Amino acid sequence: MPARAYIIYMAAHHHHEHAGESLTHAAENALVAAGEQWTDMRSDIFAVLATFEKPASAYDIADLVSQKRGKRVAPNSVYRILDLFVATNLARRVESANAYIANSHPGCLHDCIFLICDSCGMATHIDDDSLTMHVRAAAEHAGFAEVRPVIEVRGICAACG
Amino acid sequence: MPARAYIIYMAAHHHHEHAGESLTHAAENALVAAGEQWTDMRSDIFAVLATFEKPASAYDIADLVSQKRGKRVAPNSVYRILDLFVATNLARRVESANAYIANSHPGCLHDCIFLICDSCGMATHIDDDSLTMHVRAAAEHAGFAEVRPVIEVRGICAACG
DNA sequence: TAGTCGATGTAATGTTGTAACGTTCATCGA
DNA sequence: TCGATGAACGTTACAACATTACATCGACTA
Repeated sequence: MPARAYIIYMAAHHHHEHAGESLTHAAENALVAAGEQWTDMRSDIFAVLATFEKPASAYDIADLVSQKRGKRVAPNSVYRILDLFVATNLARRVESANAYIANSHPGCLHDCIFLICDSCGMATHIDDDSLTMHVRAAAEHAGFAEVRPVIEVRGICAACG
Repeated sequence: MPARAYIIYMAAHHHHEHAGESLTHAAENALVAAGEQWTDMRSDIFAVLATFEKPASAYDIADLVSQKRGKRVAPNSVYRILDLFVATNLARRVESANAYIANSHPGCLHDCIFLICDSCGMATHIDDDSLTMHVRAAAEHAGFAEVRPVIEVRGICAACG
């Protein structure tokens, strides 16, 4: 296997890249499949999260959901549900931005690599299982268990550059 | 070049792994070499940072430096200097912990991979230039410039596992 | 000696995240 | 029917992390 094998920027299999309505349904299915309930609150929070182009902070989401419902929703509640989303792979936390982003293909597990633009804040993601497996392997080699890679790249995106 | 080439856990070259006194001197040299001043405040903050076993928050550092000086040092001042340290490679920010860690080999540039234990908070680091170069390459391929990888792994360390 | 520059101080405020506890509501067995 | 249970959500308060704006001080210098 040649070194070039590492220059694979997308996993070989196909994703359903959901958006809008379709994404919300995919999320609902995934959450129910995980044995959790799809409540109005969860639906609203996911919908708001999914409309963001950029990683959204829990407070951003709380504000919009509050508007949408005409009633204050505390950050607290948003965090609870975001944690659930992250645990069930409906959303990801972007550590270097203290923010969250909807997973556009829930049900499909990857260690994502996020690219975040320091200028416009936009985030895109790459799947390169080969690369992330090596990160996992390195961590396990060092004696770590229950490994959860956080791989993000800050920089200036093509549009801003 | 076989795929196994990626299973390299340490860079081939040798680091001077500084500690204590020696590390502080190395830091001073590096900072001066970068055209910055090595002031008392910077010295104190670096010294405190270097004594931490785990990534330290700016507030942790502010508290200890305040004690050491017998006079309150505001987080503000600490952040300023930490930013300088990060910019000059004397320290690193651990994004997933909102904390900082002294670079044990300043002057030597790497994209570090941090392993952080979710149980005890300890952080160790790995240098795998081959791996990080591929992360950089992937980001650049996606049109990103001024790329700054953030590669961290959360998990349970050998001691806690 | 006034100007300015880098470093630090001070105060206030903004942002992100958690803890503790209360309420509502559906379900379920006695 | 009644009370117990448990999940989801609400409310309040607070802790932790980070930034902004402006003031002060000392060194250097035009």
